[in-house]
Amino acid sequence: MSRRLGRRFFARSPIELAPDLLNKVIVTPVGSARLVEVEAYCGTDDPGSHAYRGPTPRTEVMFGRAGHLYVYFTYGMHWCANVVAEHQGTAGAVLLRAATPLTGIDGMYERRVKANRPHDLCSGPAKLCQALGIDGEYNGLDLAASAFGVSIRDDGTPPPSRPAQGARVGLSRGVDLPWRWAVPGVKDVSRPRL
DNA sequence: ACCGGGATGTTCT
DNA sequence: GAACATCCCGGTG
Repeated sequence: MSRRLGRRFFARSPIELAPDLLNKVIVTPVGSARLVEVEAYCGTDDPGSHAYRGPTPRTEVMFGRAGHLYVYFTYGMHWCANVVAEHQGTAGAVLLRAATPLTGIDGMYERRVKANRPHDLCSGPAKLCQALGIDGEYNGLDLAASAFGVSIRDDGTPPPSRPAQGARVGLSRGVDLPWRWAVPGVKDVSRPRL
């Protein structure tokens, strides 16, 4: 029993949205996983954001409607997925960094050939995408609509009342901003541990 | 455990 | 031509 998150849930500041996404469930046609680590990216105000220098063909969806997926390709081999926040015209997004696998786990091991343990399946933004079969085809997809079997859902598990919080990972600008959140004590988070 | 380097190609300067 | 919201492997301690 779970309910799909709607537009209103996503249409606010990434800093408010990000911690509220903890313990929500992401569902794709090949499986599902509980989100345990996220990062906020605050558009044109945030030197660490892809949208900092204004819209480009790549970042167009970050400026669009809340609840769409922003999926980008990086380091020549990896996909990473964000949920778009804010209202149309204002860029903002939450990077999905790590999750605990729930269903479709056999398939996750097949796609994540190097993984030997459950907490190696979704413990990083690119691992999560590979495990759940998310790639560039998912860019711009609307999570708040029917969306080809893709959604983020509330199954009744609340976000942690005291999430772990710290600096974001892998940036050269905006490194100081504490806009990374995680569920404390879970094994499926990315490195470095909060 | 922690650290350093290589892979690999798109995006933007 | 440089940078890149990463991952994996092999070194060392």
